[in-house]
Amino acid sequence: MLEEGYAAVTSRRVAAKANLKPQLVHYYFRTMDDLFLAIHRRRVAEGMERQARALASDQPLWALWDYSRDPRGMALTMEFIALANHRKAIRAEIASSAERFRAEQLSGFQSVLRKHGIDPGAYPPIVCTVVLSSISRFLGIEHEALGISSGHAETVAFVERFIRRLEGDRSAAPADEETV
Amino acid sequence: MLEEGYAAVTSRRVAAKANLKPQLVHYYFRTMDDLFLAIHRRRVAEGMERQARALASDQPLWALWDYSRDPRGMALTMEFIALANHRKAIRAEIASSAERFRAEQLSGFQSVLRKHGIDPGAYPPIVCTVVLSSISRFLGIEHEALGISSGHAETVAFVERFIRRLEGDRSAAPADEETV
DNA sequence: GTCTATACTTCGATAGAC
DNA sequence: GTCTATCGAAGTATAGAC
Repeated sequence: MLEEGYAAVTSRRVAAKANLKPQLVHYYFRTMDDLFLAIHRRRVAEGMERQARALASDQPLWALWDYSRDPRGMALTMEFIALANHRKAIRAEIASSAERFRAEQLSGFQSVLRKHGIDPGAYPPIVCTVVLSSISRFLGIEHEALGISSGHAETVAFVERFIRRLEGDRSAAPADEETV
Repeated sequence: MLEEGYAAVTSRRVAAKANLKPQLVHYYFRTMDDLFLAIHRRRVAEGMERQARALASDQPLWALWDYSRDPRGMALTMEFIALANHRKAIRAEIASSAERFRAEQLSGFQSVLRKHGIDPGAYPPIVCTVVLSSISRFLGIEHEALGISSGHAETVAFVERFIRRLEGDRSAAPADEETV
Protein backbone atom coordinates (compact mmCIF):
# COMPACT_ATOMS: atom_id res chain seq x y z
CA MET A 1 0.00 0.00 0.00
CA LEU A 2 2.87 2.32 0.85
CA GLU A 3 4.96 1.52 -2.14
CA GLU A 4 2.42 1.15 -4.89
CA GLY A 5 -0.82 2.55 -3.59
CA TYR A 6 -3.99 0.97 -2.37
CA ALA A 7 -4.85 -0.16 -5.90
CA ALA A 8 -1.87 -2.48 -5.73
CA VAL A 9 -3.27 -4.22 -2.68
CA THR A 10 -4.97 -7.17 -4.30
CA SER A 11 -6.18 -10.38 -2.81
CA ARG A 12 -3.53 -12.24 -4.75
CA ARG A 13 -0.66 -10.11 -3.55
CA VAL A 14 -1.86 -10.02 0.03
CA ALA A 15 -2.07 -13.78 0.01
CA ALA A 16 1.38 -14.12 -1.50
CA LYS A 17 2.87 -11.98 1.28
CA ALA A 18 1.31 -14.33 3.83
CA ASN A 19 2.22 -17.44 1.87
CA LEU A 20 -1.45 -18.26 1.52
CA LYS A 21 -3.91 -18.68 -1.30
CA PRO A 22 -5.82 -15.65 -2.58
CA GLN A 23 -9.14 -17.26 -1.78
CA LEU A 24 -8.35 -17.17 1.90
CA VAL A 25 -8.31 -13.39 1.79
CA HIS A 26 -11.89 -13.51 0.58
CA TYR A 27 -12.69 -16.10 3.18
CA TYR A 28 -11.53 -13.84 6.01
CA PHE A 29 -12.65 -10.48 4.64
CA ARG A 30 -15.06 -11.35 1.84
CA THR A 31 -14.42 -8.19 -0.13
CA MET A 32 -11.32 -6.05 -0.44
CA ASP A 33 -13.22 -3.15 1.10
CA ASP A 34 -13.69 -5.20 4.24
CA LEU A 35 -9.97 -5.77 4.36
CA PHE A 36 -9.22 -2.07 4.03
CA LEU A 37 -11.73 -1.27 6.74
CA ALA A 38 -10.11 -3.77 9.08
CA ILE A 39 -6.69 -2.21 8.50
CA HIS A 40 -8.10 1.23 8.99
CA ARG A 41 -9.83 0.38 12.26
CA ARG A 42 -6.64 -0.98 13.70
CA ARG A 43 -4.76 2.13 12.63
CA VAL A 44 -7.38 4.39 14.16
CA ALA A 45 -7.30 2.57 17.48
CA GLU A 46 -3.53 2.89 17.68
CA GLY A 47 -3.56 6.47 16.48
CA MET A 48 -6.17 7.65 18.96
CA GLU A 49 -4.22 6.10 21.76
CA ARG A 50 -1.01 7.76 20.60
CA GLN A 51 -2.64 11.14 20.21
CA ALA A 52 -4.15 10.89 23.67
CA ARG A 53 -0.73 10.11 25.07
CA ALA A 54 0.74 13.13 23.28
CA LEU A 55 -1.96 15.45 24.61
CA ALA A 56 -1.47 14.14 28.12
CA SER A 57 2.28 14.64 28.10
CA ASP A 58 3.97 17.52 29.87
CA GLN A 59 4.63 19.28 26.55
CA PRO A 60 1.42 18.56 24.66
CA LEU A 61 2.08 21.01 21.83
CA TRP A 62 5.52 19.66 21.12
CA ALA A 63 4.23 16.11 21.38
CA LEU A 64 1.28 16.78 19.10
CA TRP A 65 3.43 18.59 16.57
CA ASP A 66 6.02 15.82 16.43
CA TYR A 67 3.34 13.21 16.30
CA SER A 68 1.50 14.97 13.46
CA ARG A 69 4.66 15.30 11.45
CA ASP A 70 5.86 11.75 11.85
CA PRO A 71 6.42 10.56 8.31
CA ARG A 72 5.92 6.90 9.08
CA GLY A 73 2.16 6.93 9.02
CA MET A 74 1.76 9.95 6.77
CA ALA A 75 1.94 8.10 3.48
CA LEU A 76 -0.45 5.45 4.69
CA THR A 77 -2.89 8.09 5.84
CA MET A 78 -2.76 9.67 2.41
CA GLU A 79 -3.59 6.33 0.88
CA PHE A 80 -6.66 5.98 3.02
CA ILE A 81 -7.80 9.47 2.09
CA ALA A 82 -7.38 8.59 -1.55
CA LEU A 83 -9.28 5.41 -0.88
CA ALA A 84 -12.10 7.34 0.78
CA ASN A 85 -12.22 9.57 -2.24
CA HIS A 86 -13.14 6.72 -4.54
CA ARG A 87 -14.86 4.06 -2.43
CA LYS A 88 -18.08 5.33 -1.01
CA ALA A 89 -18.41 2.32 1.28
CA ILE A 90 -15.21 3.32 3.03
CA ARG A 91 -15.53 7.07 2.97
CA ALA A 92 -18.00 7.37 5.84
CA GLU A 93 -15.87 5.39 8.23
CA ILE A 94 -12.70 7.29 7.43
CA ALA A 95 -14.50 10.61 7.71
CA SER A 96 -15.91 9.76 11.10
CA SER A 97 -12.54 8.70 12.44
CA ALA A 98 -11.00 11.93 11.18
CA GLU A 99 -13.66 13.86 13.06
CA ARG A 100 -12.90 11.95 16.23
CA PHE A 101 -9.21 12.80 15.93
CA ARG A 102 -10.15 16.41 15.40
CA ALA A 103 -12.47 16.50 18.39
CA GLU A 104 -9.93 14.97 20.70
CA GLN A 105 -7.25 17.32 19.47
CA LEU A 106 -9.57 20.27 19.97
CA SER A 107 -10.26 19.51 23.59
CA GLY A 108 -6.54 19.10 24.15
CA PHE A 109 -5.83 22.48 22.54
CA GLN A 110 -8.54 24.14 24.58
CA SER A 111 -7.03 23.21 27.88
CA VAL A 112 -3.47 23.90 26.75
CA LEU A 113 -4.26 27.37 25.43
CA ARG A 114 -6.32 28.18 28.49
CA LYS A 115 -3.47 27.10 30.71
CA HIS A 116 -1.13 29.51 28.91
CA GLY A 117 -3.63 32.34 29.09
CA ILE A 118 -4.12 32.63 25.32
CA ASP A 119 -7.15 34.71 24.33
CA PRO A 120 -9.53 32.26 22.62
CA GLY A 121 -11.01 35.19 20.69
CA ALA A 122 -7.68 36.00 19.08
CA TYR A 123 -6.53 32.37 18.68
CA PRO A 124 -9.51 30.03 18.70
CA PRO A 125 -8.43 26.50 19.67
CA ILE A 126 -10.32 25.01 16.74
CA VAL A 127 -8.34 27.20 14.36
CA CYS A 128 -5.09 26.19 16.00
CA THR A 129 -6.06 22.55 15.56
CA VAL A 130 -6.96 22.90 11.91
CA VAL A 131 -3.94 25.02 11.05
CA LEU A 132 -1.54 22.68 12.77
CA SER A 133 -3.04 19.71 10.98
CA SER A 134 -2.98 21.59 7.68
CA ILE A 135 0.68 22.45 7.88
CA SER A 136 1.89 19.07 9.02
CA ARG A 137 -0.20 17.22 6.47
CA PHE A 138 0.73 19.53 3.62
CA LEU A 139 4.43 19.34 4.28
CA GLY A 140 4.09 15.59 4.54
CA ILE A 141 2.34 15.32 1.21
CA GLU A 142 4.84 17.50 -0.58
CA HIS A 143 7.76 15.64 0.89
CA GLU A 144 6.44 12.09 0.64
CA ALA A 145 4.50 12.23 -2.58
CA LEU A 146 6.42 14.83 -4.57
CA GLY A 147 9.81 14.88 -2.96
CA ILE A 148 9.90 18.66 -2.74
CA SER A 149 10.60 20.75 0.32
CA SER A 150 11.15 24.37 -0.61
CA GLY A 151 10.01 26.56 2.24
CA HIS A 152 9.50 23.63 4.55
CA ALA A 153 12.34 24.34 6.93
CA GLU A 154 11.29 27.97 7.28
CA THR A 155 7.70 26.98 7.96
CA VAL A 156 8.68 24.39 10.54
CA ALA A 157 10.88 26.96 12.25
CA PHE A 158 7.99 29.43 12.25
CA VAL A 159 5.62 26.99 13.91
CA GLU A 160 8.19 25.86 16.42
CA ARG A 161 8.84 29.44 17.42
CA PHE A 162 5.22 29.63 18.55
CA ILE A 163 5.38 26.37 20.42
CA ARG A 164 8.63 27.33 22.09
CA ARG A 165 7.07 30.56 23.28
CA LEU A 166 4.49 28.54 25.19
CA GLU A 167 6.24 25.38 26.21
CA GLY A 168 9.90 26.29 26.08
CA ASP A 169 12.41 24.03 24.40
CA ARG A 170 11.55 20.51 23.43
CA SER A 171 12.55 18.32 26.35
CA ALA A 172 12.34 14.93 24.66
CA ALA A 173 13.20 13.64 21.20
CA PRO A 174 10.37 13.45 18.63
CA ALA A 175 8.30 10.35 19.17
CA ASP A 176 5.70 8.30 17.37
CA GLU A 177 3.00 8.05 14.75
CA GLU A 178 0.33 10.34 13.28
CA THR A 179 -3.29 11.28 12.68
CA VAL A 180 -5.70 9.89 10.13
CA MET B 1 -10.54 11.04 -13.16
CA LEU B 2 -12.61 13.24 -10.86
CA GLU B 3 -15.30 10.73 -10.15
CA GLU B 4 -13.40 7.48 -9.90
CA GLY B 5 -9.75 8.38 -9.62
CA TYR B 6 -6.88 8.22 -12.05
CA ALA B 7 -6.91 4.43 -11.95
CA ALA B 8 -10.29 4.54 -13.64
CA VAL B 9 -8.84 6.45 -16.57
CA THR B 10 -8.14 3.60 -18.96
CA SER B 11 -7.52 3.57 -22.66
CA ARG B 12 -10.87 1.84 -23.15
CA ARG B 13 -12.88 4.37 -21.22
CA VAL B 14 -11.10 7.35 -22.67
CA ALA B 15 -11.77 6.03 -26.14
CA ALA B 16 -15.40 5.34 -25.32
CA LYS B 17 -15.89 8.94 -24.18
CA ALA B 18 -14.54 10.13 -27.51
CA ASN B 19 -16.43 7.52 -29.50
CA LEU B 20 -13.17 6.09 -30.70
CA LYS B 21 -11.38 2.80 -30.42
CA PRO B 22 -9.04 2.19 -27.48
CA GLN B 23 -6.12 1.62 -29.76
CA LEU B 24 -6.27 5.21 -30.93
CA VAL B 25 -5.42 6.36 -27.43
CA HIS B 26 -2.21 4.41 -27.73
CA TYR B 27 -1.65 5.77 -31.18
CA TYR B 28 -1.80 9.36 -29.94
CA PHE B 29 -0.14 8.96 -26.54
CA ARG B 30 1.48 5.54 -26.73
CA THR B 31 1.32 4.89 -22.98
CA MET B 32 -1.20 6.00 -20.40
CA ASP B 33 1.54 7.90 -18.61
CA ASP B 34 2.04 10.01 -21.70
CA LEU B 35 -1.65 10.81 -21.66
CA PHE B 36 -1.54 11.87 -18.03
CA LEU B 37 1.49 14.02 -18.68
CA ALA B 38 -0.28 15.76 -21.55
CA ILE B 39 -3.27 16.52 -19.35
CA HIS B 40 -1.02 17.75 -16.61
CA ARG B 41 0.96 20.04 -18.86
CA ARG B 42 -2.19 21.69 -20.09
CA ARG B 43 -3.43 22.17 -16.55
CA VAL B 44 -0.13 23.66 -15.45
CA ALA B 45 -0.10 26.15 -18.30
CA GLU B 46 -3.61 27.33 -17.46
CA GLY B 47 -2.92 27.35 -13.74
CA MET B 48 0.26 29.39 -14.00
CA GLU B 49 -1.52 31.92 -16.10
CA ARG B 50 -4.38 32.15 -13.63
CA GLN B 51 -2.08 32.49 -10.66
CA ALA B 52 -0.14 35.22 -12.40
CA ARG B 53 -3.37 37.09 -13.05
CA ALA B 54 -4.36 36.73 -9.40
CA LEU B 55 -1.01 38.05 -8.18
CA ALA B 56 -1.21 40.98 -10.59
CA SER B 57 -4.70 42.01 -9.51
CA ASP B 58 -5.34 44.96 -7.23
CA GLN B 59 -6.10 42.63 -4.30
CA PRO B 60 -3.50 39.90 -4.80
CA LEU B 61 -4.02 38.25 -1.42
CA TRP B 62 -7.75 37.96 -1.84
CA ALA B 63 -7.32 36.77 -5.40
CA LEU B 64 -4.70 34.21 -4.45
CA TRP B 65 -6.74 32.97 -1.52
CA ASP B 66 -9.90 32.56 -3.57
CA TYR B 67 -7.98 30.97 -6.37
CA SER B 68 -6.24 28.51 -4.04
CA ARG B 69 -9.52 27.50 -2.48
CA ASP B 70 -11.46 27.01 -5.67
CA PRO B 71 -12.86 23.49 -5.39
CA ARG B 72 -13.11 22.93 -9.11
CA GLY B 73 -9.52 22.02 -9.67
CA MET B 74 -8.76 20.83 -6.17
CA ALA B 75 -9.92 17.25 -6.65
CA LEU B 76 -8.05 16.96 -9.92
CA THR B 77 -4.92 18.29 -8.32
CA MET B 78 -5.22 15.68 -5.62
CA GLU B 79 -5.48 12.99 -8.24
CA PHE B 80 -2.26 14.13 -9.84
CA ILE B 81 -0.49 14.13 -6.51
CA ALA B 82 -1.71 10.60 -5.91
CA LEU B 83 -0.53 9.75 -9.40
CA ALA B 84 2.89 11.22 -8.69
CA ASN B 85 3.04 9.14 -5.56
CA HIS B 86 2.86 5.90 -7.50
CA ARG B 87 4.23 6.56 -10.96
CA LYS B 88 7.85 7.50 -10.85
CA ALA B 89 7.83 8.57 -14.48
CA ILE B 90 5.30 11.28 -13.69
CA ARG B 91 6.48 12.35 -10.30
CA ALA B 92 9.39 14.47 -11.45
CA GLU B 93 7.27 16.54 -13.78
CA ILE B 94 4.55 17.18 -11.21
CA ALA B 95 7.09 18.06 -8.57
CA SER B 96 8.82 20.56 -10.81
CA SER B 97 5.55 22.24 -11.70
CA ALA B 98 4.63 22.49 -8.03
CA GLU B 99 7.94 24.19 -7.38
CA ARG B 100 7.28 26.68 -10.15
CA PHE B 101 3.89 27.54 -8.66
CA ARG B 102 5.58 27.99 -5.30
CA ALA B 103 8.31 30.22 -6.71
CA GLU B 104 5.89 32.46 -8.54
CA GLN B 105 3.68 32.73 -5.48
CA LEU B 106 6.67 33.56 -3.34
CA SER B 107 7.75 36.47 -5.48
CA GLY B 108 4.18 37.73 -5.42
CA PHE B 109 4.04 37.51 -1.65
CA GLN B 110 7.37 39.26 -1.30
CA SER B 111 6.22 42.37 -3.11
CA VAL B 112 2.79 42.38 -1.47
CA LEU B 113 4.15 42.09 2.05
CA ARG B 114 6.81 44.68 1.34
CA LYS B 115 4.19 47.05 0.03
CA HIS B 116 2.23 46.72 3.26
CA GLY B 117 5.32 47.19 5.41
CA ILE B 118 5.26 43.72 6.93
CA ASP B 119 8.49 42.77 8.69
CA PRO B 120 9.91 39.85 6.69
CA GLY B 121 11.70 38.67 9.81
CA ALA B 122 8.44 38.23 11.70
CA TYR B 123 6.42 36.98 8.71
CA PRO B 124 8.72 35.52 6.06
CA PRO B 125 7.02 35.54 2.65
CA ILE B 126 7.99 31.93 2.04
CA VAL B 127 6.23 30.92 5.24
CA CYS B 128 3.12 32.86 4.25
CA THR B 129 3.12 31.08 0.92
CA VAL B 130 3.48 27.63 2.42
CA VAL B 131 0.95 28.22 5.16
CA LEU B 132 -1.63 29.63 2.80
CA SER B 133 -1.19 26.67 0.48
CA SER B 134 -1.34 24.26 3.40
CA ILE B 135 -4.61 25.58 4.71
CA SER B 136 -6.39 25.83 1.40
CA ARG B 137 -5.23 22.41 0.30
CA PHE B 138 -6.03 20.76 3.60
CA LEU B 139 -9.53 22.17 3.79
CA GLY B 140 -10.05 21.14 0.20
CA ILE B 141 -8.97 17.58 0.87
CA GLU B 142 -11.15 17.22 3.92
CA HIS B 143 -14.14 18.65 2.17
CA GLU B 144 -13.77 16.98 -1.22
CA ALA B 145 -12.41 13.61 -0.23
CA LEU B 146 -13.95 13.08 3.18
CA GLY B 147 -16.93 15.37 3.21
CA ILE B 148 -16.08 16.80 6.61
CA SER B 149 -15.76 20.45 7.52
CA SER B 150 -15.58 20.87 11.29
CA GLY B 151 -13.51 23.93 12.09
CA HIS B 152 -13.32 24.99 8.46
CA ALA B 153 -15.50 28.07 8.72
CA GLU B 154 -13.57 29.31 11.75
CA THR B 155 -10.26 28.76 10.01
CA VAL B 156 -11.39 30.54 6.86
CA ALA B 157 -12.60 33.46 8.96
CA PHE B 158 -9.26 33.56 10.75
CA VAL B 159 -7.28 33.74 7.52
CA GLU B 160 -9.60 36.29 5.99
CA ARG B 161 -9.22 38.52 9.02
CA PHE B 162 -5.53 38.76 8.20
CA ILE B 163 -6.14 39.47 4.56
CA ARG B 164 -8.73 42.09 5.37
CA ARG B 165 -6.30 43.82 7.63
CA LEU B 166 -3.99 44.33 4.67
CA GLU B 167 -6.25 44.68 1.68
CA GLY B 168 -9.57 45.69 3.16
CA ASP B 169 -12.77 44.01 2.11
CA ARG B 170 -12.93 41.80 -0.91
CA SER B 171 -13.94 43.99 -3.82
CA ALA B 172 -14.79 41.30 -6.36
CA ALA B 173 -16.49 37.92 -6.18
CA PRO B 174 -14.26 34.84 -5.87
CA ALA B 175 -12.89 33.89 -9.22
CA ASP B 176 -11.23 30.94 -10.91
CA GLU B 177 -9.15 27.79 -10.64
CA GLU B 178 -6.28 26.54 -8.52
CA THR B 179 -2.68 25.47 -8.02
CA VAL B 180 -1.18 22.09 -8.71
C1' DG C 1 -5.48 8.00 -38.98
C1' DT C 2 -8.44 4.49 -38.06
C1' DC C 3 -9.67 -0.01 -38.13
C1' DT C 4 -9.64 -5.44 -36.75
C1' DA C 5 -7.55 -8.76 -34.26
C1' DT C 6 -5.18 -10.39 -30.69
C1' DA C 7 -1.49 -11.59 -27.13
C1' DC C 8 -0.86 -11.25 -22.53
C1' DT C 9 -1.69 -9.99 -17.68
C1' DT C 10 -4.19 -9.27 -13.61
C1' DC C 11 -8.10 -8.74 -11.06
C1' DG C 12 -12.49 -10.00 -7.72
C1' DA C 13 -15.21 -13.45 -6.34
C1' DT C 14 -17.44 -17.95 -5.95
C1' DA C 15 -18.27 -23.19 -5.91
C1' DG C 16 -17.30 -27.19 -3.93
C1' DA C 17 -14.03 -30.95 -2.19
C1' DC C 18 -11.51 -32.17 1.88
C1' DG D 1 -9.98 -23.41 7.53
C1' DT D 2 -7.65 -24.43 3.48
C1' DC D 3 -7.45 -26.30 -0.80
C1' DT D 4 -8.32 -26.77 -6.33
C1' DA D 5 -10.60 -25.01 -10.01
C1' DT D 6 -12.68 -21.61 -12.45
C1' DC D 7 -15.78 -17.74 -14.36
C1' DG D 8 -15.95 -13.41 -16.17
C1' DA D 9 -14.30 -8.97 -16.54
C1' DA D 10 -10.98 -5.47 -17.31
C1' DG D 11 -6.64 -3.80 -18.32
C1' DT D 12 -2.02 -2.41 -21.57
C1' DA D 13 -0.08 -2.67 -25.64
C1' DT D 14 1.26 -4.21 -30.37
C1' DA D 15 0.85 -5.92 -35.28
C1' DG D 16 -0.81 -5.19 -39.53
C1' DA D 17 -4.58 -4.18 -43.05
C1' DC D 18 -6.83 -0.33 -45.21
